[in-house]
Amino acid sequence: MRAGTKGVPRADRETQILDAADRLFGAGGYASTSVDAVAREAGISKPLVYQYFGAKDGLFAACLSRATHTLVDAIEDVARGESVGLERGVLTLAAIFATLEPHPYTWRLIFDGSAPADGPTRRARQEYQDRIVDLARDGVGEMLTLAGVSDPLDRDAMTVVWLRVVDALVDWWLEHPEQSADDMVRRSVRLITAVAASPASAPPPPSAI
Amino acid sequence: MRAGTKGVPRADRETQILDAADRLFGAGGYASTSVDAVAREAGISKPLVYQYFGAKDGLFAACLSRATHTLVDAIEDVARGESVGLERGVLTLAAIFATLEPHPYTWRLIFDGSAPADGPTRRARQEYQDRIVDLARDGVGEMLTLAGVSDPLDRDAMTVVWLRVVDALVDWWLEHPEQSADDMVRRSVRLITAVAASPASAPPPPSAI
DNA sequence: GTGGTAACTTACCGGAAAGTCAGTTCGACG
DNA sequence: CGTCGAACTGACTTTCCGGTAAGTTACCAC
Repeated sequence: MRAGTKGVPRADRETQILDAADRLFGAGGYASTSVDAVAREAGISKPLVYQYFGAKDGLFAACLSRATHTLVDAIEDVARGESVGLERGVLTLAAIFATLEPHPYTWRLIFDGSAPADGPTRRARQEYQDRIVDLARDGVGEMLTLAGVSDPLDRDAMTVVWLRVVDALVDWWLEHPEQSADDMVRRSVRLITAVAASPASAPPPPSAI
Repeated sequence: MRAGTKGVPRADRETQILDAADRLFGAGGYASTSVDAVAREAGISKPLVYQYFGAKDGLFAACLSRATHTLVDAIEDVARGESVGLERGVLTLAAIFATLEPHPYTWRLIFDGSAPADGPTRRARQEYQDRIVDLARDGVGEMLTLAGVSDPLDRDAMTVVWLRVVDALVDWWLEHPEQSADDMVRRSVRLITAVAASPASAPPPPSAI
């Protein structure tokens, strides 16, 4: 490919690069995705990526911001509503699935364990991911309080469990792309109901442990 | 450090290396842990690791086998018992926490996403990890059947959710090392009970979605 | 003692991927 | 038509890491 401009304005190219990066980071994670691969996926060369985003973690941070922005809005919307407990949980799931429907893999980069912990990524995280975690903690705390559980450690533990449950559902979704967001919501409701209605929902006698 | 033997027999050294690798793989994952770091952690040099384990994925496979072996036994023990539904779930959690108590980070390498998908690791996975997944699917399927849910896709989705819940609890445990295995079991029971007892456990009206 | 073997290390190779340089091409505007 | 800046690239350097070669030390059997 010869050098020289192809007449694509910077803003457009940046969007293309972010789309490509979103796909690859979402599929393979930060660590095992090379900038060169992103460039190829976007149909351009590596130096252009560096010219526009500075460094690999700058690219990732930009991806992260764009991805998280709409999600946070949707989740905050539910939080402002009047639902509580498991109902709020289900509504939140519905909001997440609906937002994610065009490209579910986006969820993966929000909790990518191989992403850098400092630099621009840290800033993007503080701006958005922490807000998701805070919202989750609020919802979980509310639900536990209603159920008579008030220990802050319980609340923290339940928060990470809840986030991981969402993670698992999205992962399962990625392996079943034929499912619609609505399918996913209905399935989640069935599963939550099944757990809640499970006959042996009382704790087993301590002697059994 | 001069070359030459230090008089440590191979079996002992192998155990030391596996201990070090277990720690580092558990903390940072396969991809971001270098063989050199494992060697330093074990107090020896890199070539010795290669001499004993052949390659990086051989080392990881050895780690994985050792880690999973006792876990599978413990979980199978519960599966052979007569408990079902959530009670079986809690008993399984208790068995996992008890087995993991000496070094909880071991759990992480069982489901390390950055581990290689073929070679020796594949074999180790087939031998052990797949059995954990199968056991989980059995237990989950049984529980869902009792609750009147029979869709195989529901069962598969619930299986990955359940495994991720265990994952989340172990992760939380790693950040709260002062908690005993028994503490973790009691906490899990409290959380499961809270979900089951949550007032709004009926699905919300479709119109709300 | 002395030779053989098991336990070790320093110093290196080669590839992959982050990041950089020195440009080349093209459209826009005078 | 000239020229200036924005878009764009091939080729390079650097760093890190998996893996290896070749040699050193110490124990042990005879």
